Amino acid sequence: MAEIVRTRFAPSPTGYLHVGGARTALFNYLLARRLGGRFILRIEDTDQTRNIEAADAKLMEDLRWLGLTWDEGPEVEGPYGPYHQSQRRALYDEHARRLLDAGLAYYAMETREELEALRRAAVQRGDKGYRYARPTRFPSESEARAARDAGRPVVIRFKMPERDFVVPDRILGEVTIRAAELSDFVLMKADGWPTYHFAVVVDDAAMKITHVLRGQEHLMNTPNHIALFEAFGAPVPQFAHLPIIFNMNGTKMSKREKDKVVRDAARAAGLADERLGALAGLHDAELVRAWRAEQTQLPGDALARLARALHVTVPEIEIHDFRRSGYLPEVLVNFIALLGWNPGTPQERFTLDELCAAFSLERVGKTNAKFDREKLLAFNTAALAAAEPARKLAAFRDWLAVNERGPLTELDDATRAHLIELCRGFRTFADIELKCGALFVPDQAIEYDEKAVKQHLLKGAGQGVAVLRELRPRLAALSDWTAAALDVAVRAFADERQLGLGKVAQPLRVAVTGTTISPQISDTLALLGRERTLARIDRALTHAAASTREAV
RNA sequence: GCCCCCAUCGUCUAGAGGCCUAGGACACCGGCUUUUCAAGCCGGCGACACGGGUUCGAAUCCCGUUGGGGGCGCCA
Repeated sequence: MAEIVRTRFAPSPTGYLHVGGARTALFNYLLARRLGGRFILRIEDTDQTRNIEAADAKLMEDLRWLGLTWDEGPEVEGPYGPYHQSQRRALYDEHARRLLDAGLAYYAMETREELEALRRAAVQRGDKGYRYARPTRFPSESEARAARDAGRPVVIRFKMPERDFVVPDRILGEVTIRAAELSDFVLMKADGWPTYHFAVVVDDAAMKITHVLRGQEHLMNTPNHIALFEAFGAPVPQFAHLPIIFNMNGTKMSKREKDKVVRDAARAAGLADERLGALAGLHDAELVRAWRAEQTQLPGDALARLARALHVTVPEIEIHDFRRSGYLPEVLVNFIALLGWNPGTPQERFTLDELCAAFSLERVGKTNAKFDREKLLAFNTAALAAAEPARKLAAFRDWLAVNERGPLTELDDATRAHLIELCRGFRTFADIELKCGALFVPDQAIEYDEKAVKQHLLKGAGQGVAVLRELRPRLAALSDWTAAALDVAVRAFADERQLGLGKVAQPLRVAVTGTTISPQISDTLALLGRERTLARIDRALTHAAASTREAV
């Protein structure tokens, strides 16, 4: 009678889903799927000061985008709901009462200042590592009530058994934590909410969680949790502490980093707060000032606007960032799975289903990993190259939907699919906009990259300009404006003039897009249409003439 | 400071005493292809942190050093 495996992902709603969180969620999901168990989502919203509006919805959207669907949780009824801890308070109260009555917990009413003084005194005494010392006498119910009425902060602490604890970890092996490292931790905060340690264990026990996979930063908490499971007479789940994911430079992948990059750029640009606020679309001058002083973070959309204005790329930290940058969810899943886990075979490309079939805790490593965006990009490129057209179209549509309006926003599906084909070899969906965006913008809106103009139009006594002048009437007279016909025409012209194709295609490209980046020239012109092509050539010739005059 | 975890190419990793002249992937470098940007193809560079043991034999086991990471909250 094998016990049914139940794993859970228990994020606190402080924003979008983070890469590290996604990895934890993924491994829990994979383990449940592999073992025929259930994957539970629980929202840990017990900190009244940290919860962010609608963050749980964002978290869920990101999980769903990745394909990590839960069997029980918010929006998916299960037998142990509700799945927001804020809605389970009666359960915590009840458990606290039980521990109090059993003499396993007690009231404590030190203020923060008193606690701090105790700590300082211990340090001065030369104690190694201060721990809260259990009082010799515990306050009674009435004393606790009186203290609370008098405005003192009253908490409930757990009487931590005074013994060594061995954490049997499925990844790390047996880790022993000495009694001296442990202390009577807080169960219920003065505001009446449970602490993380308490709520986690109450819920894991209530929800019959069998395997707890979480980040290694939780390892030292585990004795507390084991002691609580034991106090409740509940079975202790299996633990597996996952290595941590870092940035390439070894720093933590923190949301703050996004602000840092943009802030540095803002400083380098030397812009005033007022101007920064305008660029970010913010009216709150105080917010901008605080942000510049590294005292706060900017809302995501404001940060994105500012980054765009300053021409910097905000590093992707949260799953949503990667979505906006044009990555495929299945690629993210594949890549993240390989951060800490490997199949033991040379296979590197996995679908979610394949991961479900191959996953095992035995093959999870112990060493921290750095998140290499270059490798992720390579994975995305390969996946895109191999994906079915329908898949690419759907993903492209999703990318357009999560980004601000751009030149490609309004296109119909047929055109979108066409662009995807023309851009074969692209790395992210953002590349399609980079490469084709100029073709869907008013003629007046295209800006010339002066380096490109010089290189391909003006250089060699205006060789490029000459090509354009000669080519223009031919294009105007072309009977058939299709990619095939244009290809023939352009090649014929190049042949005739004994020019390499590049000498013809590049001037055209610059004339028509302002840059050297676009699809193959015949496709580019076909997409643009005869009229706009000719109009843009004229506009470019005018621009080139002006540039030449300036240079003189 | 105290406690805990970890240690193979720049990065992710394979490796559970002889199969290792240490394998793969990404990056990098060189070349090919080329109508730009990408993509693609071929080749190359590149690691067992250090010091002691154990053993006929050590990347693999033990100890120490060093380095990296995490924890020491009424945050989660």
